[in-house]
Amino acid sequence: MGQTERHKVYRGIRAQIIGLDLPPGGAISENELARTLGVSRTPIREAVLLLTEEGLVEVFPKVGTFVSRVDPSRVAEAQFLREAVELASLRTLEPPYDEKALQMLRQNLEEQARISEDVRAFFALDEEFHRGLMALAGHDSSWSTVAGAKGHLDRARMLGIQEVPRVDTFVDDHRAIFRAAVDGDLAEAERLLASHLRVVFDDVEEIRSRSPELFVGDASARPVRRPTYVWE
Amino acid sequence: MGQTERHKVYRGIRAQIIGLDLPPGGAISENELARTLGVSRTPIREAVLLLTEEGLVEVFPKVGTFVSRVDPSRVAEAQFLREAVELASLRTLEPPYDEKALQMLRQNLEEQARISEDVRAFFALDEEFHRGLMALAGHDSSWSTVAGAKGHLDRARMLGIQEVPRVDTFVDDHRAIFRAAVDGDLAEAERLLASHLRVVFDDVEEIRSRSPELFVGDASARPVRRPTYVWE
DNA sequence: ATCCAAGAACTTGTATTCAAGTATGGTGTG
DNA sequence: CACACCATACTTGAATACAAGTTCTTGGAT
Repeated sequence: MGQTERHKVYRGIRAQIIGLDLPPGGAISENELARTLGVSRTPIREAVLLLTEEGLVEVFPKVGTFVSRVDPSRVAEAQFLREAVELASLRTLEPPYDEKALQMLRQNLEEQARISEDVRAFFALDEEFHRGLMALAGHDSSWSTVAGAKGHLDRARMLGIQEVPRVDTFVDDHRAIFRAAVDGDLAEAERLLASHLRVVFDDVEEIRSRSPELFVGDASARPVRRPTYVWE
Repeated sequence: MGQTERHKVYRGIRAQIIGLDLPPGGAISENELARTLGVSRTPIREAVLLLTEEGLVEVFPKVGTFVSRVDPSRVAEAQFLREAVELASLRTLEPPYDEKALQMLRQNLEEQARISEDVRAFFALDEEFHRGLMALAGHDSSWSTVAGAKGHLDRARMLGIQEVPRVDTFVDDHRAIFRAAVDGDLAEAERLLASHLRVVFDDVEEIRSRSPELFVGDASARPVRRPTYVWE
């Protein structure tokens, strides 16, 4: 498709940051990225600008650009935000539901069960499930806004799920939420979704104690200027 | 302060779009902006990129950049979003409140009453009031996210408030909400805030019927390539 | 007068160059 | 050996140059 260079670069870098391939605190060189990707600095800079706006990178003029460390307060805010929006969306649900959206959710749930051992793939499905749930209420554009604001939360989740694989629990949660929603029991669905969303958040502090160098407020100074990171 | 050119340009253009000085549907020329502002295209482009992400401008490669028309569905989504987040924030309120935040809100309310005839100034105060309310609950970073997603809603409000000056009503609403919150009657505060937020939204359809050319879905084609717009 | 065609004048996307400041590494000196 | 200092290689921000495509305009023919 006729994607612009900027967009491709943006998607690529963002995926690497969320997926922790680019470690929090690590340096990013616009020049090196440009060389590696075979494009000029212009689209790189524009992509970095967007990531800055999302809070995923920090730019220090004349010094360097760094992947932002995971900020617990940002994680908490993203948690508050997604909870507020997803629960509010759930409350606006009313049948009849769009059949295409339902079908998408059913298929998503099946795939979740099937590939529950591949954490990375599960994450993508999880993301799509929650988007689908909001789409069911016609609010998937609000999901986009939330999704763009929860990068720090996503990284915390990625850390958590790698250490304590709760994938099976998540799949069960998703199934229960979906069932309650289609059954029209919105109060139950809301209760289930709320507790589901809290599980991740409760793990963050524990993770932080295990890997303090990935979080802000750590005592160690700025990291190596040019960390080894792999493209593609 | 050592603001970057990009940031100044961004603020300037955004204010003009929200304030309707740059009319919805109107064209923007990067080159002309660069000439007018005395900077190169680079910071202009970066500012435009951010505005694109907010949905306030649309870029058609090799054709032109246009201020996006007001999109009723975006207005509705922003309404849903702000309502979900602001009400959820209100529910998390619990004393004791931060004295500085309280002081800010009190002073803001005084100023609102004082300059209620200047619509533009009132808008800024209104914005700060809602931010302050969320700051009272420690959620003002979530407000930033919402604020960045509600440009279309803001323009609709700007249209509405110009035609039907409800400023006095708004000031009364704000005062009542604040009082209920500090009195600890959160249920009442939530009820008041919910109905307050709905007032604007209910006006949108009426405004649309009066000025269809400012909204998407209007029959008229693309507007003049170079509309007269004033900078500063 | 009307219509068509060709070129001029725009548009944005990307690449390149210039500017200004910071961190580093090596060297000389005490 | 320790420390100060300077050249150098990097960093991002902004300006400029080039590429490719669209739209408007103008001149000419019918």
